[in-house]
Amino acid sequence: MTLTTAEENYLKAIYHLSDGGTKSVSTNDVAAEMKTKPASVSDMLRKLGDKEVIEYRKYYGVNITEDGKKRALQTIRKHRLWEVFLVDKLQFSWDEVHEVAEELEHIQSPLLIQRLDEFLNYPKFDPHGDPIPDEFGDVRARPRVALNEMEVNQAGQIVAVKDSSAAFLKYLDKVGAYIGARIKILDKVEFDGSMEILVDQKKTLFMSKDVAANILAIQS
Amino acid sequence: MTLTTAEENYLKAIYHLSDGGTKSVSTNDVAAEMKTKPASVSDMLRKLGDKEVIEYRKYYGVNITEDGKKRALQTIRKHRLWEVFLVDKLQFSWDEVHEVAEELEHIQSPLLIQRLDEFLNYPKFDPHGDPIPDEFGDVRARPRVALNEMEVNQAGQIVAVKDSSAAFLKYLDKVGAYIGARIKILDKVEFDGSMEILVDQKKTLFMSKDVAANILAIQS
DNA sequence: ATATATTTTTAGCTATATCTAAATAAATTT
DNA sequence: AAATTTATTTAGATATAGCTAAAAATATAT
Repeated sequence: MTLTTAEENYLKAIYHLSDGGTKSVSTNDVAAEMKTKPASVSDMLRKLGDKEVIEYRKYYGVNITEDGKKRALQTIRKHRLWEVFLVDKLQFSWDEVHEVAEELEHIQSPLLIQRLDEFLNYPKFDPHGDPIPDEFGDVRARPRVALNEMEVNQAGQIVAVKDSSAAFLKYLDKVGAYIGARIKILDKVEFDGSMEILVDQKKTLFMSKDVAANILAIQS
Repeated sequence: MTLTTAEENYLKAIYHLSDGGTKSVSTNDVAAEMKTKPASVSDMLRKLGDKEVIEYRKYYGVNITEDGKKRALQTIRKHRLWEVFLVDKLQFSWDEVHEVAEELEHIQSPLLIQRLDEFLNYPKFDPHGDPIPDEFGDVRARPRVALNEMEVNQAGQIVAVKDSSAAFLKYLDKVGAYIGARIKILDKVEFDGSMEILVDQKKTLFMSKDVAANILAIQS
């Protein structure tokens, strides 16, 4: 059973909202995510339920099925591969890729995606640092590294901190190094291990080795 | 006024059937080309008429307008650029590209097409030898060359013959070198100017310089 | 436990794009 | 010129995907 473009988009939204299928999602939440009305969502949930990509119990929200999860991951795979293409090959910047990838992800051609993957040299992460599922829907566990272990020119995304004291979090917030921030190592001072880091492609930040050692990132 | 995917496809069909807008096209012809029913075509022609991309007089077929011509050429431009991408970068063969390009051509992003054009190094012809209109809809006049003037490894498409005697055409037909055939020069014998030519990616053909000099092709 | 508020669904409508069957216009035969 | 054939359009369906307004179910507050 094939899904329409609209169905694929709903399924992807449900996958994200359910944290990869680990919790159920309400009609209202889907409506907010899809920027549409709850009435439209009810209709669509019935359709997705019929196609067995979600489990739908009226008034009790939805859970994504195993089949639905696989399909959502395939769409996510396509989206992220196209993002890599746009950034690496067509010189798009991070903030320009999403909309276009949102259209490209619905092109139906397994051969196209296989060849694109090959052409891009089997990337494991998209330009935002998000992992690209393989053709079976498997996602590579994100290898987390402390910032001080990253090399100059390495890019990545901040995903966690080791020291979660209020003082440290406050400091991070102040300098703009929040969880989820895209970073790139600009320079490393050999003498004391301090670093110069580009945050979100705009702000440059200096931090000591001690601070860097307490910030965990995934590499792109 | 933007066109839907279906409207774009109809407009492209009308452009082709009208030989680039030089003659009017009947409802039945459009139906045959689009593999749909005349009743559906009537409906669509009314819509395209409202959007002023065609001139529609009931029962008398349609003529494409200047605006319609420009839009059709933009779609054709996108289609052919994607075909070049698929063949040159993703190792698709000629016969695999059409369907996928048919989907890709509807992606809405002027920046994408501009960057793709640049990435492909501004190609002037698609893998079938058809010219790629520029961003203003201008099509480069096809430079026709006699086969004997082509270099080894040059690919192209047979578009005309100099000698159009029945005998010559009969010979061409017999060996499979019809108008429209995709060819590639495999070898050239310096001694007598005779050539070895690959036709439609499968058949190998030997021809004398005299024969080659009477066949005109466009180069890819 | 009843009333109120929130969430969700249903009913009925719109628009796109298709279809079949019937009606009508144009072209062709006789 | 009338009859027939062909081409085209209209009328009335269907399916998808959205909407608003009203109804119904669930959750929360008094």
